[in-house]
Amino acid sequence: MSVGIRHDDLRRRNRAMVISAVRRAGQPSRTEIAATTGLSHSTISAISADLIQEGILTESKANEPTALKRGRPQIGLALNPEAAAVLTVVLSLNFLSVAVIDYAGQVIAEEQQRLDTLVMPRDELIGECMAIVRRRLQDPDLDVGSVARIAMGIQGITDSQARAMLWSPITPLTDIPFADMLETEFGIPATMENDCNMMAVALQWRDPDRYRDNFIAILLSHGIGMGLVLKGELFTGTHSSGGEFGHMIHRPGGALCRCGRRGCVEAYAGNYAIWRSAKKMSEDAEPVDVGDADMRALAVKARETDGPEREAYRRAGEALGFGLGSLFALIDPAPVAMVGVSAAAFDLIEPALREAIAQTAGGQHSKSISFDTEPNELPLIREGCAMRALTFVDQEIFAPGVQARASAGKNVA
Amino acid sequence: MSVGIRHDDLRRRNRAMVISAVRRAGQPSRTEIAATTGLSHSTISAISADLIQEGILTESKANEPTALKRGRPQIGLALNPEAAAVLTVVLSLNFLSVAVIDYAGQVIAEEQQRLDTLVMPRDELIGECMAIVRRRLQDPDLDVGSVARIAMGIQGITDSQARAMLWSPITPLTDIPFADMLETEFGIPATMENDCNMMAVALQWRDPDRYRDNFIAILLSHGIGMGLVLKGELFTGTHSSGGEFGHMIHRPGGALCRCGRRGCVEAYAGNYAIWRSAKKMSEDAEPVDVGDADMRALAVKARETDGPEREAYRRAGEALGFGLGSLFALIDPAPVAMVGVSAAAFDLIEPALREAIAQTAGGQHSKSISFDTEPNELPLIREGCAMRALTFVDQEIFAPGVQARASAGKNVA
DNA sequence: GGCTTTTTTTCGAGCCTCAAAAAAATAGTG
DNA sequence: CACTATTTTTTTGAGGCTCGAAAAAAAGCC
Repeated sequence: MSVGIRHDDLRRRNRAMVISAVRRAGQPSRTEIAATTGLSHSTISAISADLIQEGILTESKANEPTALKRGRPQIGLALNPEAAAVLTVVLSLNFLSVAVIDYAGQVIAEEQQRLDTLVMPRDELIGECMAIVRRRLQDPDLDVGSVARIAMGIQGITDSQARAMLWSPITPLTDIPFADMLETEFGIPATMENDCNMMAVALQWRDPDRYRDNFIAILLSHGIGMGLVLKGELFTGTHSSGGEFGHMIHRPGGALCRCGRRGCVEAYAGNYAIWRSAKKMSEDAEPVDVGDADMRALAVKARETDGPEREAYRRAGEALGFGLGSLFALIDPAPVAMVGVSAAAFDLIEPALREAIAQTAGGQHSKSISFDTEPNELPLIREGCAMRALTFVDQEIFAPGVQARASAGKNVA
Repeated sequence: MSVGIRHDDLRRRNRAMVISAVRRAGQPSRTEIAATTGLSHSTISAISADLIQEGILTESKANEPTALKRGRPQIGLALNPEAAAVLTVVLSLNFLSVAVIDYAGQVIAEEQQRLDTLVMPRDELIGECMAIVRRRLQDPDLDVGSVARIAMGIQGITDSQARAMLWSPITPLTDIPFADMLETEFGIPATMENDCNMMAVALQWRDPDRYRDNFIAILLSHGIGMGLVLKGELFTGTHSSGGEFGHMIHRPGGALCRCGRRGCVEAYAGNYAIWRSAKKMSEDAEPVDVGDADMRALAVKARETDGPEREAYRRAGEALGFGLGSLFALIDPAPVAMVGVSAAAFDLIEPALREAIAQTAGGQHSKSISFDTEPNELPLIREGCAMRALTFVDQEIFAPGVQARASAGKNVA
């Protein structure tokens, strides 16, 4: 079962601890690191000396004259941006974007591209993805050797090993092992991540106080997705990437869902469902893509007049509230972040949503549940991919992977 | 956030590892322990020498002539039964039971008692619990000082700190801080555990291969409860003990539930709900207690004729399947153990249950979901409490708690 | 310039784990 | 019964890691 702690693991773990402390805190001094990690000053001193010597950390000379205090001034430690780089690929509906990020987390290059994901044949879709990555990697300003990891994010279901896209709403294609493809093509370790999970990862980094142990990120867009963090860790199932929140059954035999079943939450709360309902179309009407601009216009109209548009949002709220209620019945209430176009219309959704939650077992706490909204999911997804890739690198640089440590130490004389 | 590993933690953790390996394996040799923990033989040798010297482990002289092999025969290591003892208290409907268990996990004394939990006033209920514990602790055969922990299990909701019973179906009383009461009364560390969680813990010990990382224990009794294990650890929420599976809303505005709301899963699948439905009573009828014998008779009748009894079980299956489907939509399918009287009637429940699951998002895998049944919940709950208490002791004996180590070492000359 | 304060580094001690060798305990073999 | 082969357990020495205390470094203060 769980394995004992070997003696050499100790240093490895404490190195990880120091790197992670620096990544979180920005420019902590050695003393601060000692305080947060609970390790002694001498240990921190020794480890950080190693890390600096290996080119992973740098002493930030930017000795900004902080509150002039007595005593020897603290020397901030920072991640060396040149220690490594990671590449993120985000594939979403009709849109492909790539970014190169340095070890300190700064975007150093990016490229975006429109493409018709819904109709592209398999080879072409894969080809475009590979091509855009290749262009970024061939950038003369970039030291290709420093790119240590690729994280690709996609809307849809990925396998639990983070290797392949199993199914996605943005394409009829299924089972594309993007991670393996990227690895064989570029020789760089890669993973295939679910978009909602990456949103959750990004939230954890953006606001660690609020999003710490248990929280939920819900994507309100064309489809409804969820990223679930339990006990501070992303919860991914044993089979696939994560919770099919959008496909919980709200009304058995109800409205037609994009997935082919009936009555799913998404069939009431997805963009197409709200649109369908607002336009008084049949619940059996085939789901269609609705642009973000159209959705925003719909929300405006719903706020203006109490017509079918407002009713559509109300029903969406009801469905979402139902799903959240079930979730809270199983797992305790936790902060919820609503992300995506419809999050901008959360004012229209919230009343019915809270009402629905209040009727469920978790409902006792329904008043105390707090919602954040973030209308733009793409930056979050990219941020999550970047952080995921960077933390992987953090763990490879100090890990037994000798080659990783060697390449990181390239700055050493 | 997470704290660094101090140097002395290493030994502590590896000691824990060894103790846990022995508890799991029964009578492993040092070589086996080395293999399962991944630590070197010398380390295991050193640690086990310590543990033996402190009276925590013993070399089992019962050198049962295993497969006669060449070479120096292995010496089995076992937990020293006298190293400590724990006490379990299980309070269920009209029934109170206490057991004293030695460090090796054997029951060395027990006592059971009927009492009218539903009508007892607060003082009396608490008094009876304290009295039965006191009687056991005053047993002249027992070295009171060796009792290192009390674990109390109860049907109902406990707080997430495992200190108090917040609400229980077995009594109208609420908010009884049993753990604190036991601690102040007897000076022994105590916890207040939820019955379904303890069932899950027990299953994990009974069949670790089957119930390892993710699984679900569902109590089908008067009420419906759930114990959820995720990533090998009991999942307990931030507020209360765990999932209110039984109170997920199956049919909004539907049958009257014991909790006062309508349409809960329990209002279709609890004993009283099945009874109500089988007897063609109104769905608004006040929930009543149904004895186990009556429930068994009901199941017999349902098997004999296709009447309202069979339909009642079918509807119970539907409600349970609905709840499980939602659960599987959020969290991947996992083995399910059905525990309690109605688990003995699972043959009547299963078809409708599977059908309901198949209609949900997690339903793809519905065929592969496996169910175990265990009609008797009490032994499981007691076993879970015992294991929980014992693992606490495991962690206190080696932990910095110097006094714990000292008292465990009482056998030393 | 000397003193105080705070941070960082250095150094020796104490543990812990590991690998290798030694010791122990038994089965097979003639 | 003596001897060898085999396997488990213990011992031993080496190497590393962390810690606490002391020293060194780097500022502000007077």
